[in-house]
Amino acid sequence: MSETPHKPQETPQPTPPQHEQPKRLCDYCNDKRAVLYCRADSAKLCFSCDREVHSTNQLFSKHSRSQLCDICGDSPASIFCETEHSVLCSNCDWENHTTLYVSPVHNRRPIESFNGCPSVTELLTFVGFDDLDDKALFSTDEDNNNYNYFDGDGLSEYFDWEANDFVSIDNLIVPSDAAHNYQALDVPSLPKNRNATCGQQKEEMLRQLRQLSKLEPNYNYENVDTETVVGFRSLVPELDRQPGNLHTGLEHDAKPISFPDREANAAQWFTDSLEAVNQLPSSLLRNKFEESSVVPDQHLETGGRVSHSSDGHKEQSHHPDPVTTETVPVLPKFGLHELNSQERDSAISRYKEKRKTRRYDKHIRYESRKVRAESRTRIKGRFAKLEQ
DNA sequence: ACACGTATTTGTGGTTCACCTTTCT
DNA sequence: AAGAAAGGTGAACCACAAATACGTG
Repeated sequence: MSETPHKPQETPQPTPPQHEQPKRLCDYCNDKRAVLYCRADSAKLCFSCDREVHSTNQLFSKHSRSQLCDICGDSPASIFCETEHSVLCSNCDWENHTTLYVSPVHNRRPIESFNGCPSVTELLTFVGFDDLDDKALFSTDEDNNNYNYFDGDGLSEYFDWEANDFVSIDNLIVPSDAAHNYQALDVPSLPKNRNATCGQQKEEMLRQLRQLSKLEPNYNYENVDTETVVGFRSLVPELDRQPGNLHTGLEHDAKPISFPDREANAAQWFTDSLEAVNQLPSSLLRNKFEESSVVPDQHLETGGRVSHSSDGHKEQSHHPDPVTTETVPVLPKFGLHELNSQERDSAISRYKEKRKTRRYDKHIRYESRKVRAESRTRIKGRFAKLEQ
């Protein structure tokens, strides 16, 4: 397949907000700039206060939080306008996009809210920095404080895609008379941070997340997944441990949805794994963590090999069933307790059931196969043999 | 180590249907 | 409270090009 790197002809800077940036200090500390809005508290919060407030107890952690509207700075954002690179509340979105000349050409999509006490990595996912080079953000070297991530090789490159033209559906339509002569479409590859939904506050968000990451014990970029979860857990009371959930911005505190992109949400996946692990006897831990494939040796002291699979659907079959593995020492770090055999069986069956029903968003690996499948003749939805 | 040929496996989407949950009677 | 109906969800099915694995010289 042709993977022609798509370099924009020119990279127009994001249009500055047309409105004066409102003062939006955190309602809690009154010091940092607020980037989140909690509907339940009707409060604007910075990332660190959000964590402090919502890790207090289980009830608070259920509060749904959204980004703050870039325009009014006073309401929860529910729409991300890719054209303006802004997150907007429904009111501002309505005002800005109801003009006949504007709405048809602006790419907008709903954005998500979250609850729980997400780790830094999960928050990165939430604001769309899920595949940002961790080194760029989480440098532990204090001297790097002077480094301008936004002007150097770091984030400016990361945001380059925003200047790319979006591929419309019209670009992908193949003329019907070309049905038997398929060629790989010259489609620019998707931007590496296509999930990015942070608006005008992205720099402030990254700054706050960077500070937040330093509060998480043992956090470093080399084992971000593990340390994030472990660090996160150490900050949250035992009873309040629950992974962050994302909501679409249109649901208004409705049912939480799971993180949509498996690759982009390793942290969520890992948290799910830990949830299952917490239900398992310690003797099963080793294999579970090997299966998760994200835990460096030094944390589990098992000496197990760590591998990264690009396809989560297959990894399970390559590993033995956890039940059959040998025993490893108890890991008090995770607060495990011994279970009786009934609880143990129940836990194992729950774990297996969850593993069976685990689903991920569909990821197209071969665009050419997709194009071909879409145009193949079918009978009742099934592929039909070609007429000779 | 490399090239080549052959065998096997993978991945793709629209429809159908079984199964489960929710709502209605 | 119980059963029926409606609605929602996800797995299975299909053919075949492309990708991958393997054997041979």
